[in-house]
Amino acid sequence: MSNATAITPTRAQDFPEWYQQVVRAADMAENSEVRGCMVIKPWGYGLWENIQRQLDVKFKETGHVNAYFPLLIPLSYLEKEAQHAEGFATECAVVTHHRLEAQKQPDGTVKMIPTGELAEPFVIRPTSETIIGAAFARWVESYRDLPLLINQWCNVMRWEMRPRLFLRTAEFLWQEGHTAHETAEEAIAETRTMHKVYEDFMRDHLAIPVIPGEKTERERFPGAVQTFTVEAMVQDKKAIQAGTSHYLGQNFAKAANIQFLGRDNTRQLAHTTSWGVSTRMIGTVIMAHGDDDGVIIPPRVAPNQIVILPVTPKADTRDEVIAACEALAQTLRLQTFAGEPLRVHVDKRDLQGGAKNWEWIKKGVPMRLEMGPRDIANRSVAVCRRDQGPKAKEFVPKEDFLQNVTERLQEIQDALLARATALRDANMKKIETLEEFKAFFAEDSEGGFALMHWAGSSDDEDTLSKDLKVTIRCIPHGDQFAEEGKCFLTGKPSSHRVVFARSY
RNA sequence: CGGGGCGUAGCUCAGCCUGGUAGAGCGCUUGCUUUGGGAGCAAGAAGUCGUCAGUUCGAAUCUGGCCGCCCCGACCA
Repeated sequence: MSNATAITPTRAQDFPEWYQQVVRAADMAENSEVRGCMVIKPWGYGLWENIQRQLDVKFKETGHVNAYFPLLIPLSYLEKEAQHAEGFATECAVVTHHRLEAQKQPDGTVKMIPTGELAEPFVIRPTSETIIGAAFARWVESYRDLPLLINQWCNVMRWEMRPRLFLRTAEFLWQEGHTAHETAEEAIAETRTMHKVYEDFMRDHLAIPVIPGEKTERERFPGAVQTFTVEAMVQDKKAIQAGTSHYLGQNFAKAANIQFLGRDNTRQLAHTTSWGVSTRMIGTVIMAHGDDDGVIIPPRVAPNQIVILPVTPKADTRDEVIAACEALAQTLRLQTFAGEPLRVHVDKRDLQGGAKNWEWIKKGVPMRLEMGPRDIANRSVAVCRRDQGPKAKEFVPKEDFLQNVTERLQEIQDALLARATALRDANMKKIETLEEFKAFFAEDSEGGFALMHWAGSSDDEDTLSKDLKVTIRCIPHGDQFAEEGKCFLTGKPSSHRVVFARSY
């Protein structure tokens, strides 16, 4: 049998359903018995581990250190910053008891009854500004204690109404950086540095071009003075916020009382920042690069960059072929790609070759190698690239392949970035009038990123969001967006375009 | 929390209207055949039909309560 595509439906037929099917076909994650909480399976978690490790290097390079803070946050901590409290109020899981009583039922079963009510409930962290702020308040006494540059890798919980694997789950994995500084300038510089780290990481590691920019007041993190975002476009032309970096001013320092004695011998409030990316990035990679045959993982972050498929048509040559594949894998693992040893897997399972081949296509491994008796005789390997069609196969002399394998991987990495950039640029359009704007986001139109002159209010933004389901994704950085014009809604003068889009 | 839909084998679902206590495809196991490709044939394992109660000689099927899930909104990384 031969399906036209490995995934049904195709992206064009039903993008949301395609996404669900792809996650399943690639065996990356599944819904668990706990509502909104996913099980991240080894192939998905392997991708997260690579993202985590590579980002962690960048955090260390920019001077940060890792630490760990409690999962449970006293309810009163959340009450200290009014905007923050309101922002997260509707999505908090609350712990109210600290023990259970096992009650034997007449039918022999046991019921567990919560007892031991807590004097003060705990909230399972939706984010850790408040509890880390409390720690910072203890740690900071003098300007000499600053800056504090801390990062935490952890899970957080936000009781979402409508969960979706990776994109929006009740529990998710992330990192949250929290820093405290002596001056506003320094804190703003930190916010921008980390914003840039995210932008570079998305482009260079995940092969996703993002629009970096600032959020409007309406879209800002609850309690922040400024929120910076990196916005990616995925293949249904919607925007996805892939990472954020917040300048918190002195709001959280005030709430948590992070004070220090300054150079002028006066007590001052610190200026803080926070910044984070989550497992949502995995969903972004899937939606940005995947095709109708499954996921395509950029080589730099792929759990396995190369999978070797032994071709064993005859039982008597099987051992020889497998030995040759293992030897090839060992040789490859001595090489490095982007500073890390090549991650090579030999799939020795006793399954039909075609079935295995398709499995790895759906998982999105960047490069598949086939080696059988004929290849051993010819001293060649068959090379299949995931950025090309499932049938595309190139027979290459083994020695040549060993010489240029990393260049080939880089070509795949570059091809994915080029493809994603082309998609974004083709669907990003300067628009001048409200009529065109409405047409751009009409039900039956493609949509995309609309670059608009904007000088409207938060209320105007609200109205547009309700009527057309579009939001201002960001006020983008960069000269190409700066130009004189008039707001398409209010007609007021504007010196800059903003990005409107539908979003995840 | 509003508006729709659905809970039957690991997965996708049929059966329900017109009660007589279970079916298909895929997957899984075994055997034979096949083998540069998601293969074929055969045999087999696997479900107290979400749950509790009611009606009935008899309930997957009818009635009611409860629980859970999915989709569309509002909320969000």
